[in-house]
Amino acid sequence: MALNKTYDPREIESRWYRFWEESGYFAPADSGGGAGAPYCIMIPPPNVTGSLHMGHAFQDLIMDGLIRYHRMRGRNTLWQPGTDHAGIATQMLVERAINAEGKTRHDYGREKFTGKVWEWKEQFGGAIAGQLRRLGASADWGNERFTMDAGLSEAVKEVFVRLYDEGLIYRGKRLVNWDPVLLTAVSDLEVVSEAESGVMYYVRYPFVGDEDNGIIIGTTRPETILVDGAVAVHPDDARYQSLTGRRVWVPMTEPRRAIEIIADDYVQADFGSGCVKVSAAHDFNDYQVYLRHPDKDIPLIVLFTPDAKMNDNAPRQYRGLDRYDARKQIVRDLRGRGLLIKEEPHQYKLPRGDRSGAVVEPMLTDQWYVDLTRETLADGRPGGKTRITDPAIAAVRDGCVQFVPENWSKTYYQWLENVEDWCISRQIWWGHRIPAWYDDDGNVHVGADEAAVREKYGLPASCKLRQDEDVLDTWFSSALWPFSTLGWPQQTERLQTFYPTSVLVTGFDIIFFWVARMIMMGVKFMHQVPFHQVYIHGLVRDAHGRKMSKSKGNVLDPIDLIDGISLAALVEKRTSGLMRPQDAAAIEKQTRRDFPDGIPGFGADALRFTFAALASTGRDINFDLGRTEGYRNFCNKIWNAARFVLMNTEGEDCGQNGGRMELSLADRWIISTLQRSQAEVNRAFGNYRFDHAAKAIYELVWHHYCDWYVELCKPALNGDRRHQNGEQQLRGTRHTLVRVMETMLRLAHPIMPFITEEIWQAVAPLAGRTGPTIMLQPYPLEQPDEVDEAAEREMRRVIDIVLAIRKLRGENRVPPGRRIPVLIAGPGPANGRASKQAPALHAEAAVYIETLAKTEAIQMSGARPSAANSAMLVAGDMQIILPLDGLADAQSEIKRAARELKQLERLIARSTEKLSNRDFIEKAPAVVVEKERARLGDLRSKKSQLGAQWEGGPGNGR
RNA sequence: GGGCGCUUAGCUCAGCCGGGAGAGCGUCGCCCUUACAAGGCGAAGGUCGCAGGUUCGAUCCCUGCAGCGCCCA
Repeated sequence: MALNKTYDPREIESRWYRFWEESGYFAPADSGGGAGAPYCIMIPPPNVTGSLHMGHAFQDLIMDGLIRYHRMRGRNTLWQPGTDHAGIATQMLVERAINAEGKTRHDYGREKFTGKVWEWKEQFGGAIAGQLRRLGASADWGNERFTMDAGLSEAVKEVFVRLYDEGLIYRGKRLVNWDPVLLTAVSDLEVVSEAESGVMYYVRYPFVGDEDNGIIIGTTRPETILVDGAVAVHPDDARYQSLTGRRVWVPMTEPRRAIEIIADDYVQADFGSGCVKVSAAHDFNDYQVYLRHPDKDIPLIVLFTPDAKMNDNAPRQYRGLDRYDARKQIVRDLRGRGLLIKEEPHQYKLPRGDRSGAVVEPMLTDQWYVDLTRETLADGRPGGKTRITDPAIAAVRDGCVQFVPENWSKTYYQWLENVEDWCISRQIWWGHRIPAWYDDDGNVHVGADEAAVREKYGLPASCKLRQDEDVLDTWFSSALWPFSTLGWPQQTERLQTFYPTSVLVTGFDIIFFWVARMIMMGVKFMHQVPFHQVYIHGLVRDAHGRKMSKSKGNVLDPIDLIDGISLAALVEKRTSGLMRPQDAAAIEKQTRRDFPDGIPGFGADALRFTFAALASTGRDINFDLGRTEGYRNFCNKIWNAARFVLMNTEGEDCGQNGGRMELSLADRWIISTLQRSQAEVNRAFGNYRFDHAAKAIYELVWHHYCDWYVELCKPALNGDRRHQNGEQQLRGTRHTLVRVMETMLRLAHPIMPFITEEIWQAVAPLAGRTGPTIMLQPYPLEQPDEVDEAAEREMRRVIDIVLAIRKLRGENRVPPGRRIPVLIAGPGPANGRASKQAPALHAEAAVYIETLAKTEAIQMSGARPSAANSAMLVAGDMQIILPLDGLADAQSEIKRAARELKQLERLIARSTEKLSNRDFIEKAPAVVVEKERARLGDLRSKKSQLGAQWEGGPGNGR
């Protein structure tokens, strides 16, 4: 089977992926019988609405690399795929489509609307799975799961009911983040605060009984003055100490209300006027003040409707106004009454819903919570802190879960140690409906379904029940993902086999949302952590470190990097559907500058290799397309090396059927080098250092195998007389050539699965390996007995000498094609010092040098010859002398030699100084001192050899 | 305000346990040498952010500062 002349990733990739999937190679051995130890990764389920972005691609390629690696290591491997129903995001998306028809979701009603969402999911929800396949993801597609499917829904209900029955889920009226556009509560984590500029208003509240005087407060939200319950100052603030306990009138209220000036530590004396208003129903800090002063009778008045308009608690003239219109109106009115003392520009953090972008409003509403903060419940049972939070902290503290890199555990602790109760109810339709039913008296009954509830609470059929309208936070079901996907609450074999999973691969941005909650739920319900390690990777940014975003117009689509995209299509993609269409021109200009020819298709393997090479220490990665191009070239290099191997081994005796073999120096060297690389790559996979793995593979293939080994094989393979050492050696070389290639393919397979499979199919039989696919072959491990230090040493000499000769050739402008004579002298006594008698240059080595440095037959000499007009270099214990007669202008050689001499003198001076330092001799480890001495010796002998040459060489007589 | 991280060649980044500064891309020079021009060979290019400290010795450890970034309040 021959390879095409050119490497065409597109054709290869689709062919092999289909073969793998249809052959069932991605599925684990469920029964576990006879298979290796289980290895399992749960995919962080992408939103069902999502399409693949660079972050997914990066994350998924790391997972696929790990999965393929461990599968080849013989583990019983499961990569569990699936998607998340993404409540708010998905509902918004489908709702937008409905809005476009001029309707709202209320026109359909709950049943029909969720039906529409399911339809949408069936039609479009599979997109991301298709894209993952393009990347080569070897997930168990036959068992794909969805957070809303029947099994996972059962798990959700089970968990809810059990937590409720243990008193760890409760319903309560609390201040929550309310999204006035989506009309639902959202959790703290779904709120993002960014600095925006606003105005600080200073308002005078007149004293009761002394209305010409008053206290001045600073506020950024003057509209909430209307529901103020107190004014607060810092207890140590000398300016106000005498005022605490006095009462002031709340401006603009009708009828007038008076409130008390109280003292509370939370007030910052040096901020604003040092005096703040307290509107406890609409500010989280104020609410805490309210809770801290139960004796003060601070009123808790709600001011807004769910869509953030002024309600009936506001004076008549403000009712029905939007909160911002109301603010303008009130500021005008305050100014009119002379109560607005001052306005100044002010930077403050404005909290917005991460989905809607609307400014969220703290609102007092009834919601469901998971208790994470109580030591004990009112009835004496252990509370959520004891049962859920503390065990999750302990799991990491005790090392049952390890973060990689380790310091992310700090982030984890910091959050969990300050965690609030988890608001799990959402006022939307798409999601797991809360399994709670109310009777006509408002009593709540919790159970898996209505029938279960009736039975559990002994409710007769005559008792009417109405299910809670809310659905659960999407992350509630995600938190169960590591065991719900495996069949829990059923005790399935899959669950037994694969829980706890091996490692979680995810971004730092969802440590709180997801990682912590999975650990909580895993420990609570499975009594075991959900995964042993958490590999946290960085964010994928653009080449210059900017976050990729639609509005910046710097987004890259991983599929475009695989397939390529024209400039026109890329511009179209980046400029359509912008939030701010006025950005289009700038984005187009920037795109045309960055990608004047569009993006060529690099193939999935090159993309995968790029991500591996950039995945260093969990820090963010700046995605540079130049790297991908370089790794596409690397694919091409492997491709062509394989073609070379096949040309020289197909139909030949490569020893796969036995027969005596003799290995050349080069053969022994490359085999030994291969062992080093194998050790390095395996170590790197163990440490999650994919960059090290990629680098080791790159260097082995390109710099060791292609640059040196293949070149060294050529003469023998081409029938060069000097290399004709009989059939045994030829067989040995062919065998090594093909065997090392075959091993390199297996070594690289987890990172670049497609090209390695394509080539392996052709190469493996020649290496005596059989099997339907490379992906189920054993992963190469280091064989210590194949390390050959003697061969490594000898080849090191060859390489040093060749490099030295090439350097001389290059600097003296000797044409690459021209064979030149070379003298190699030494080893001889090095200037006054007894030098180790190095073994004479191996005959094989001499031939290698002649081949790779394009020289005539090397003349060896024990003594240093005095060749006039020649260039000389020292490599190890050898002097390389190139007669330059008729080759080049000696002038350049004089300059070069002078430069080198100067450099040597600098190094010698530094080394001498170090060695004459008594402290160094006495305190540094003996090995280091010895090494330094040897180094100085080398430098000195090099210098003396060069110096001698200088006298008798090119400088002589000029 | 609290916490975390980063600063090494023009660009993107490695650098292990403290002991002679590395890679890829880019640049320059020479080559279409029968696997590969998506290639080969060679070269130039760095005060390791700044200032102290520890040490015989610091890119590496410690302290402070500056700049950049992220998370939490």
